[in-house]
Amino acid sequence: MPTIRDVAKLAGVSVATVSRVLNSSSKVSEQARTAVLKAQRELDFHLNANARTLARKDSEIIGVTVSDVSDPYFGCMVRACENAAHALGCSLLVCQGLHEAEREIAAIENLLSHHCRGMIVHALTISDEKLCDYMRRVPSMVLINRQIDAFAERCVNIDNEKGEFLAVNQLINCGHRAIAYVGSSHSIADAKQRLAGYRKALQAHQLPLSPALMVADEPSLEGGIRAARELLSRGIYFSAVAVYNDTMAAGLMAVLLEKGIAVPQDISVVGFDDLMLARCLNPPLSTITNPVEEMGEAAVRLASSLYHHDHQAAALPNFEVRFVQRRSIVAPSATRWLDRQNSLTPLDGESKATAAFRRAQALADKSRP
Amino acid sequence: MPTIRDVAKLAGVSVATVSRVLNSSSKVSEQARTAVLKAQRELDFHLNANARTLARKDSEIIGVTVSDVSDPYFGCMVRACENAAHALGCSLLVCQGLHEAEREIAAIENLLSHHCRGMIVHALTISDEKLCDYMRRVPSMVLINRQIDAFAERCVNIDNEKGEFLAVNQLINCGHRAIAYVGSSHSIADAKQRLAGYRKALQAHQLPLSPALMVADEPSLEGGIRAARELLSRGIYFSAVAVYNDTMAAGLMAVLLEKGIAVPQDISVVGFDDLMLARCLNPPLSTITNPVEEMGEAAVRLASSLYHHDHQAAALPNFEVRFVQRRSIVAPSATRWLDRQNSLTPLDGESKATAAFRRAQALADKSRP
DNA sequence: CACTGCGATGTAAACGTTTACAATTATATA
DNA sequence: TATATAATTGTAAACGTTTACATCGCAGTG
Repeated sequence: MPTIRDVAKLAGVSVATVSRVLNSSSKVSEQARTAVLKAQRELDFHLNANARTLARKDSEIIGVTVSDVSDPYFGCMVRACENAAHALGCSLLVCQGLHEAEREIAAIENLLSHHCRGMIVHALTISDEKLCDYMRRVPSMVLINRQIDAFAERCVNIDNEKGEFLAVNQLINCGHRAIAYVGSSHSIADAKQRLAGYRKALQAHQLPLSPALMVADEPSLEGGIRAARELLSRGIYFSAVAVYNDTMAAGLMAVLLEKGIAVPQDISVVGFDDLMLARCLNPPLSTITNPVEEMGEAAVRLASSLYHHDHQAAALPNFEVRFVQRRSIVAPSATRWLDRQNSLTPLDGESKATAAFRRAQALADKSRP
Repeated sequence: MPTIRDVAKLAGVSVATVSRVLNSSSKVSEQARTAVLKAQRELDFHLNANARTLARKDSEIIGVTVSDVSDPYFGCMVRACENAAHALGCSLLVCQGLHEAEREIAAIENLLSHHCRGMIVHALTISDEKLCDYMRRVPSMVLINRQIDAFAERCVNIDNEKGEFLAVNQLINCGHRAIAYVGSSHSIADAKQRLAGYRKALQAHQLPLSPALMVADEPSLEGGIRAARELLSRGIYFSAVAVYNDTMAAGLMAVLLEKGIAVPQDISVVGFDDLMLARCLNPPLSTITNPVEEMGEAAVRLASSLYHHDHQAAALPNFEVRFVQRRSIVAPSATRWLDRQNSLTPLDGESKATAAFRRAQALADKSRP
């Protein structure tokens, strides 16, 4: 690998001049400039980013940790981060936590050792306390999808409670009374907040909160599938279900489809995040917009501002959540329920659990006003 | 930021000893070891990865360029790369090309300047020639989804032609004769190879190749939507469609759904890639497995081996493509076509294009053996 | 012509590690 | 006790940049 010295020698100038040309950091004679550029081309020379970092004390690297890049939610986030980093002349270092405590810590420590200009951290398993430690230590560290009051100005967040409230409220306004909730089994803020939103919406309409209608699992397609099976196996009537996120909702809908339960005619579904996936489902999924791209961008810009002690530019915007109406929600339909009474015995290949569910539906229908 | 010198001073040893402890590179007395570790904890010290890179001449960074991390296909790939990099003690630097020539070049140059241990490059717009230049220059650079014969042993690839052949062959074996193709408008190898697979399958069964049944667009959801509209607007009969990838297929299916054309009863659909998305669609999408995770992992391992001149370990495995049967394909059904004759006039809100399509369907049905 | 000021360039000291080599200390052996 | 050997530790020179400071040459001025 050629170094700046080789270029200097070939161009017949000093290393300082080469550095000046390559960084356009101060005026250089046209003559020297062309000589340097020529030598650079000839040697295929690229400044060594590591050496530069060492000398400049600025790594021009933004580090980001997410659970899993292949999760579409994080995919969008990372995309936005990379774009924002690029606009700042930075590169993006990506680490995955993969839902494991050990990996999450390793990811953060890794970013730490790279002395990143900014760190965007999404942590599922790390305690608030430990996270606070890191926040104190790294002034340009920004938390995403976490709320730690002591560092509120560095927490990029949406109002999850409001979002879920909007979703469930919409179901209620459509006429639903028995509304199940499929939550995330991770015990972090956004899971709790969305659950709180669900509760609050029920409460606001004096509807009872039934633990039998609530399940939780991993916030993945598989988690959604398991959760749906669990919920149906309980044989308790519900006409709608609010789901922690779109991915889980997709899993749930796949199970309903498989069991011959129609969405939205038999059960209305609402998700959260408004991923591309939501538009692809059949029927398209009503959901809550989660401005994840804006958040990723804002996080990167905030981190960079903090790094440069630019506390003016550093304020976070407000991130809007909004209900998006698609075709996965309709009013609960009495005629549908009645139709079903003809087929209360298990259909061919239908499991006991599903049969129980049908019976429950029919029962609930009879007891309706 | 504390340095290794601060730790050495606090622990009462030399910097070399600190380095030895922190790298477990050679034996150190238990006494010194604990003193160093204690000092490290006290100062919250982390070795500076940049300085280390400089001294060691190994960056422990794997660089990867993809078009767009939020594309589920690349999301899976990057996930696998990160995982493999982590297993090698490396970090992952991610750059996006975003389908722009300029950005793609910038991405590669960026990785170059970081002197990555390995580079995994997915390039859409860069010419073979230019890519060859880079390959010559960087011995541990690996191409993904590109085939350049001069560097075949560093091209991570599937047999796209075979994959698409399998897909179309399956449609034909189901009884389909009028099979449309929705391709990618990017002029790179895999697009061409998949198209070739489509052609080959038709040819193998002596079916005519009709340009009127072929469209191409961006390989995205939106591209799939546009392509579907274009195809339907032509008013030409087809009973099945093979699509460049699952994402486009999702867009196409959304359009069919919107127009009231049933999948698979009216039109069978087959995708490519076997993304999570394929399982979420309704009906679930038949597709071709694309072992993208294996490929990402293999690419990272190959790059790292090449970096260490370990040409033994460096051979690439064979990546299998396989047809995955799901419910988006059935035999073209005559009764269905006949049913439709009753509704040949445009339905309420139905566009002219769709009506033309229905008429074409009915016509094709009549002329059947 | 001497002097001032300025623009272009060069020199060399950082930046924070690793590691070859030298030096020191401890242990075993005669 | 002296010596050989092994184990541990320390010193200092890299690694490839940036940049403060010094130097040089030259145009403009008195």
